[in-house]
Amino acid sequence: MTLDTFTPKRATSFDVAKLAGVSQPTVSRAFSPDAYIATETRQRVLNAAKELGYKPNALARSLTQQSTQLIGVVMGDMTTPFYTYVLQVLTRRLQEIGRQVMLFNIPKGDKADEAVRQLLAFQVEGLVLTSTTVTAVVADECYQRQTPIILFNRFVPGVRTNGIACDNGEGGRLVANQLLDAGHQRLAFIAGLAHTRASSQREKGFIDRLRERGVEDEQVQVIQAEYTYESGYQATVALMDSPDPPDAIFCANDIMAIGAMDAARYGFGLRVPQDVSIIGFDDIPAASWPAYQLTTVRQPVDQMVEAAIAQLLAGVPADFASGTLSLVEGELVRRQSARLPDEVE
Amino acid sequence: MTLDTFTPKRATSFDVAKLAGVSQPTVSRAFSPDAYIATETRQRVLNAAKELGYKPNALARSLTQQSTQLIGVVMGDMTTPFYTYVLQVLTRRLQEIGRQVMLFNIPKGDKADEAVRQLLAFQVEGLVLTSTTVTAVVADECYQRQTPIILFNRFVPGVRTNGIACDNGEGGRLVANQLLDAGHQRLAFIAGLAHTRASSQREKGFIDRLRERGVEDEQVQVIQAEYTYESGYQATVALMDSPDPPDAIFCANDIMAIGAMDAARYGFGLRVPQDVSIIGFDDIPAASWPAYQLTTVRQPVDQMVEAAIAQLLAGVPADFASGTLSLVEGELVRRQSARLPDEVE
DNA sequence: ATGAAAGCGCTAACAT
DNA sequence: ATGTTAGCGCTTTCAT
Repeated sequence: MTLDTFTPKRATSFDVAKLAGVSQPTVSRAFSPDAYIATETRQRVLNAAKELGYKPNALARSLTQQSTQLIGVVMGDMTTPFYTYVLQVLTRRLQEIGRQVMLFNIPKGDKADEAVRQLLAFQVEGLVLTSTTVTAVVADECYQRQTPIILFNRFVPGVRTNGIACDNGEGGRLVANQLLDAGHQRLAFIAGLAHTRASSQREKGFIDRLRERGVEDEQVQVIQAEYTYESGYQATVALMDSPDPPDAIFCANDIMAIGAMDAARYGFGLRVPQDVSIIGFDDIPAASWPAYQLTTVRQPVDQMVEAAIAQLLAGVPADFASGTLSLVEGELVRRQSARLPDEVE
Repeated sequence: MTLDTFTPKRATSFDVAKLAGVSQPTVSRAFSPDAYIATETRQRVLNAAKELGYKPNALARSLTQQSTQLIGVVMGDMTTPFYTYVLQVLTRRLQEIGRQVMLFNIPKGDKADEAVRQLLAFQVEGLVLTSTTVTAVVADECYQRQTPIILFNRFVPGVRTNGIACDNGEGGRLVANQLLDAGHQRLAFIAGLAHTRASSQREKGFIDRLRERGVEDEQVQVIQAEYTYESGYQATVALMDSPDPPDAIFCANDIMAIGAMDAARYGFGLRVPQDVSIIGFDDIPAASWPAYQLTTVRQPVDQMVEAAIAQLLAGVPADFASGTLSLVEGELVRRQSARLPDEVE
């Protein structure tokens, strides 16, 4: 315990060296686990360091080592339970492999361009973007610096980024099959934010399969919403007020599905699933609450995060023409919000 | 557009200087908004920079400027809707004032000590901890470096940190008054994680006020849970199975209150609020869903974040004996989950 | 307005 | 096993 009341300047490795009676690089060695240094010397240095409250400056180290261990994470709305969970799992995994996370949040509607530029200035060694995108220009800036950039569930073809996503089309087809097998006649899809690939692919898979199985266009309605509870609620009100209301609704995410259930039950006195079946996408915690018991397509977050990290570590290939996408299969979680055929072995 | 297919090394200010035909410091000046440099020279430099894909290295700059603009944010469970929202607001505000966020997530039960140490190594200029705490030792390390550390809703007296919190005791008293005014007889409190100050203060305020108003000890039950939906559900089951079930339950947060409502309704066929009143704390988005219409004490997140930022910017006073705490008042949001007296002007 | 030189705190290469 | 020297990429004096 030193008695100095005020440390005018943070101690550097030189200060420690002087106190321990060694050269400055020896201090550096004392803090490198596998460096040539006598155990006794190391101890002396560490004692001196402790006395001065010295900690190696990670910024200076990054400069000389030409490596920062920094990963940039950029998120759009992060209050959506699904993305919250993604952020937590991703952050934790990155920590486990010794990386530090620099976080940016992008206000609704904005592109992540400026955030990505700032992160590049901080020499991040990789980027993960979630519920937001970048322009091709910035993607190319990343490419030029050989910094991998991974779009999580927001792959944009033609732009030089990596992508990892749930197989949304297949999820949509899965739901179409189940709903039709159970005999539903009038189908509806509530879309998420316009122009998001995830939503439009869920829609496409769903609608295509309905058509393939002979459903007429007038039997199916598609309505635009924006991934929020309120928008799902409103969309359902519109649907139920239409001349020919649906007997099954597939929503592009769980929050909207929960909004849809509340609208059906509290707005129209309908029973779910007897009067209308509702299916979501994601499998957020609230989906399993007794009040909802939502049947949904689960996105395997852990697998998706693993895939993202693998891409981060793989680095950027020298010839990277148009981006690559890893797909992960979703899984139908059957609860009580939809009438579905009995499960077969 | 250059034609080089592969940049072996990232361009530095020297490369740009050479291309622009100026000295290296001039490049630096071109990127400093208020530096003495001819507009024409600056333009020439910026062009050269663009051609080479040059961006100033923020790490190197931080080293010379002795200032990083980095703020460390450490969170425990960040999937709790309330803390998710806090993270988003905090991140956004920090960005707005030109700070970068380094994020750490602490697995349940662990202390934030190691994370804080790593962040200090990165020369963060301030720390905000949420739903997690540090030991006095690490708090003192921060103090020694004059790095402000702010506990958000987790103030620990006696440790040298700043704190910002909702006035939890007052929130508890508020709820006690309302419930008693409406004539409830058998009260219960469902506590959050043990040893968290927020929960125990809500409890203390609630219980103290009940006693002050003459409620007998056998009229009130306290049960321990852990801030999650499931734990709130279980606690309510236990309460309702007890010999003398409550007619009003105050929960230490909204998620548990929602679990409590589901338990009461789906587990026991009770009506809320006719058979039992339920009140939460936080005011998360789900609290306003039609399925719940939860009456709750709202924590003013925006104000709390502002207060935290103010403390961050204020820095550490030279004599910092025992930490300081800023309190912000909560506000009762009346919805449908509790029978309360009519509001008076 | 611009250039030359020094230095931020560290690690790496080379000696010894 | 340890010390010496150089250098990471930048900003900041200090000259001119």
